[in-house]
Amino acid sequence: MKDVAASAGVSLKTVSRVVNGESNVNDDLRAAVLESIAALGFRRNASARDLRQGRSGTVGLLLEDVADPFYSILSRAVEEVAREHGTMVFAGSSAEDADRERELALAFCERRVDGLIVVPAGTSHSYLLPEMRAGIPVVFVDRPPGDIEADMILTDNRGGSRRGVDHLLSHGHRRIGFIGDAPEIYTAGERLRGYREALEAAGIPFSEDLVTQAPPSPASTADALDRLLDGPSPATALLCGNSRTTVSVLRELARRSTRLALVGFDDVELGDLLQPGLTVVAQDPGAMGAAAARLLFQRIAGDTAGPPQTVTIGARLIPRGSGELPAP
Amino acid sequence: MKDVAASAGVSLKTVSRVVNGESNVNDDLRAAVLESIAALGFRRNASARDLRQGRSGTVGLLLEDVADPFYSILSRAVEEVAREHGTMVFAGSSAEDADRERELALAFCERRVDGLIVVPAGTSHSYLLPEMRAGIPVVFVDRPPGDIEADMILTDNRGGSRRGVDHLLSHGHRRIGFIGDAPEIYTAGERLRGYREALEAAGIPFSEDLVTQAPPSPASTADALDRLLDGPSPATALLCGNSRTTVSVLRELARRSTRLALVGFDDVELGDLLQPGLTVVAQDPGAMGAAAARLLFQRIAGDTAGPPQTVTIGARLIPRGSGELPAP
DNA sequence: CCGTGACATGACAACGTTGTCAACGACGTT
DNA sequence: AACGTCGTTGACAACGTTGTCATGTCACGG
Repeated sequence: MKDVAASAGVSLKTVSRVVNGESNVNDDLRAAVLESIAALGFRRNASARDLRQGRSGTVGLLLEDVADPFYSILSRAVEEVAREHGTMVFAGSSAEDADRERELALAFCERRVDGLIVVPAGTSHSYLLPEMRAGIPVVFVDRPPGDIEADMILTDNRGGSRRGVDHLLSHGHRRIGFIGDAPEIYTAGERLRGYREALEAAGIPFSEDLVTQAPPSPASTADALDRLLDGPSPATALLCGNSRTTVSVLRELARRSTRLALVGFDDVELGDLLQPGLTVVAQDPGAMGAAAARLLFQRIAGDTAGPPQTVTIGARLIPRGSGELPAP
Repeated sequence: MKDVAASAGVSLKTVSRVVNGESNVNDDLRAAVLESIAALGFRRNASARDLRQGRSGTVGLLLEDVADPFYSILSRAVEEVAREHGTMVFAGSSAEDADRERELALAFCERRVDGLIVVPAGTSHSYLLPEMRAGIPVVFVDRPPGDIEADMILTDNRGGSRRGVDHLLSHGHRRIGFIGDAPEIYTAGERLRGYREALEAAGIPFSEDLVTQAPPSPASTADALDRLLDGPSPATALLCGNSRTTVSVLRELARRSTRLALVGFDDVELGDLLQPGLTVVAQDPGAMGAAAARLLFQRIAGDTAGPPQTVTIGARLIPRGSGELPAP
């Protein structure tokens, strides 16, 4: 920039004004400056600008895994909203590891992001309190933070689960299984609760025998299916608590050539092409990302008056066949 | 940091030394500084550090779409390699729009990324020349850049395509169709070339009637299928040039309840669960991302001596059923 | 006792930008 | 003619960090 100023024969400040598109600059000077900029290939140094202004035009996005379709759609939605605000996005994967989450979040803060969107992996987030007090807004998505109060965007997991079970009930099923993720995961707990509520509302007693809660893996899913299907009164229908489990179940059912009414939580690509089509309770990751980003930018813009907000986004049932298999 | 220095009763420079883990600091002072840091919730300002040091510990990753599974897996691989180098990743989606690509790339440069990984959307990349000369290494992935020479990581599209066609040939097919993306897209051209080579090697004349090149959409795919199947001597097998087309074809075939030997380019989640399983030529986006990142960091580390490198990554055939349907 | 080297510490400038303020000239008003 | 106003321009400091260099202290060997 110094070089541009010298080459155009003006002061640093005038170059700065031109670069920032301020209006009160003589047209001839502006032209000269623009010419020098082009000739020298000048590009403003954002670090210096950030340092001077105390904000970076940057937000941090902390996900479980950038490569997971759910999060990558969420991520794209955040990117689009950020773009509207002239902001770039740092994305990082916590890999469901609390230490790594913390490390990444603090690295983002060190980079002076203007705000943070976090899908919590760990169970404690008080480490973010100093940053939040220092004025970095944080919005949590998909799960509530561990031990602090903050804005969050959640799916209506319980309602979605209820809708899935109701669907199965309406096709005559009475013995409906549930295979969900480990109970310490918030969404897993909520979905189990919804399952339970739907059964109770229908006057069907809840039975531990029909429920499995474990981190999804092909082996644990196979075990769970054994328990559900091999007893004296086997389940006739199943609600899967997440898409990884759903996929494992589909593989396992194909292997056994067993048929079972099935509703999955979370949509899965190509679900419509399976035989039968896969009925799911679909979250809306795009809407979640957009909502999170919008709330974040609202906070960044200075709307920090109110108490933490919670936005709940609906989960809708998409019937495609597998949930409509009638009870025997 | 000034506050920390004051609180610990030492100079700025000593705090800086402690923060950077330099060894020549008295243990008592170090302890005092660390205590003050914890008490004040101090976090180093990366903008100032970047400004001073002239590098940012940051790389830019420019994709077509962060939400596309292919790119999101690539993205995650880049993230992992970057992590090993203590580097954060800016990711942005060009949405297959040259202007947006350019805008994002220059924004990354303004942020003084240490390097850039680009999946080209536009056809001209000379706008990056000044930046590259200024010392920002750039690695292109998936497609070659428009009008400059640079490092790149490519899939062996031609070989993959040939392998797919050979597979169909080996099951007795002689009339094999090809539906690919618009011809101006590099990968589409290469895949068509591979298709053609495989046919020629088998002594089968190439026929325009069996080939469609158009941006993938359900409608254009349906048209293409009409052309392939409704003539006097219909195709008995099909190679799809990309996964969007493959999915459209599957939907369309399901609708028509037509059977057709099918090989898709690019793997698709749940391909194994379809009836029959989907045979594909699979790229390895993880390997591509990792290779790109590794090459980039090699360049960043100063290895800029040699000429631009091109790394080609194989595409392997995964037979699952749909490609093994015999010719009638 | 002095010179030498090793080590710890701090003063200061510099990185590139922008906010603040003052200087300047042109113009209109009294 | 004197004064005030407005718009343009530039000098300068400041943002928070780190590299350079100088200073201070101590131990050791001659």
